[in-house]
Amino acid sequence: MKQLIDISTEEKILEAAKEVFMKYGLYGARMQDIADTAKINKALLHYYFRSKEKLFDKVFEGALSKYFEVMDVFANSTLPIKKRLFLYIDGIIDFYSEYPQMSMFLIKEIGNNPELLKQKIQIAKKNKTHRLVQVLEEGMKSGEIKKVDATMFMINLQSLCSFPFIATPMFRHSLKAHGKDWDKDFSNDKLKKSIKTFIENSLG
Amino acid sequence: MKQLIDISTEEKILEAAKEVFMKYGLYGARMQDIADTAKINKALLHYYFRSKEKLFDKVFEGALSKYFEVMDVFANSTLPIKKRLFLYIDGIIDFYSEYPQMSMFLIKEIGNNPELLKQKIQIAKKNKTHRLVQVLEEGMKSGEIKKVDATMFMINLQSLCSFPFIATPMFRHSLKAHGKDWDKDFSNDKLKKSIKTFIENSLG
DNA sequence: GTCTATATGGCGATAGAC
DNA sequence: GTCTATCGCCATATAGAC
Repeated sequence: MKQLIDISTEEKILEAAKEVFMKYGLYGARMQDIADTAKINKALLHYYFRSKEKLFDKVFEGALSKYFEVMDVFANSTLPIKKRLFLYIDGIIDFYSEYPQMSMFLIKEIGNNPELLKQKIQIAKKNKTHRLVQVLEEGMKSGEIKKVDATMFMINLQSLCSFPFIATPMFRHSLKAHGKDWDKDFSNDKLKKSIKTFIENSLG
Repeated sequence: MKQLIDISTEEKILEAAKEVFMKYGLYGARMQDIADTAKINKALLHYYFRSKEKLFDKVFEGALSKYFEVMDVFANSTLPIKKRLFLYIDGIIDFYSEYPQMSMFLIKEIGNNPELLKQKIQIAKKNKTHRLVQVLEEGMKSGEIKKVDATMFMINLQSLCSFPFIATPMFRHSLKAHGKDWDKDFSNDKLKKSIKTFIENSLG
């Protein structure tokens, strides 16, 4: 089937938009910047995607859907809870490794416009996420894991997984100033391991 | 000594600016919003602080200096390491409570323009910070604490302290969607406690 | 010092030639 | 489909009255 619109240009725009929106957020991003990155004219952005918001929507929906995919592991009730948590750690660290700015992106957009996000989550149709807290509470009731504050555990876990990727430039700079080298001292495997140790220590 | 400029109004502005900048960031914040919050006219902002950026700088420098103040505890070698860590946790959580977007801002600034930040750090004149890793390594050598990967411990610690404040809107939204209430389930004290448990588990 | 009114500039969006 | 030129809005910033 012949496309009505040239895919190559459209995808160039989407790629550029992803890059710029990820870096600056919806309001911080500039259409001119996106156009420059895609090496096309600013007017073309409006030709392909009516408005800045519609362009943003396209980028955001794709990202959100991938994000939720990783979280689906919690819905798999045939696996023991700790196993699910470990799989989640592996998945989410790999995910952030590929999309380091994703949590920054999510945070910023939710902060700016919660209603907008709710809509988009409905679109992604995968809001079985964050079963995490629910799953933990069930596991504690049945005695499968140690009793802890489930919400606080979730917060700590998200912190440990997300922040290193958000803050990479800061850590890199800070370590360098003290004679250390981020690229040598940090690895995904080390991070996974340390978070799994945290889980073991917390949930027994 | 008589002030040339009315302190009360200036401080009202700074207080309002802090609130708005921390909520929306440099670019998201609106001068009108700051003026409304301070219950003064928009033009007065420019009378007291030439421009939006200069106003932002004032807020930021104040924050930065407080931030380094908290980190000074690591330099106090008369205290046991774990005691220093616990004091740091208390201080830094209280700090983030006042400046929730501080780490977000630091990350962005360092990412975009390391030189600018170095300048500001020089201004704050307290870059004895991040002794943390060094102190840990000394403590491990002397046997005061358990042997761990000091860099990774630092990363985990910073993650646990910083992320909850950066991501508050996301957590609030996410919990609400599952029948929970962030404002009830989260407290600074709970966070402090859970991080101290993490330290105990990690360093023995 | 504080206000109203206005200038200035940047950005999203559109019109229209090719 | 792609470009240049331009419109209209809104936010920062300034002028000037009081």
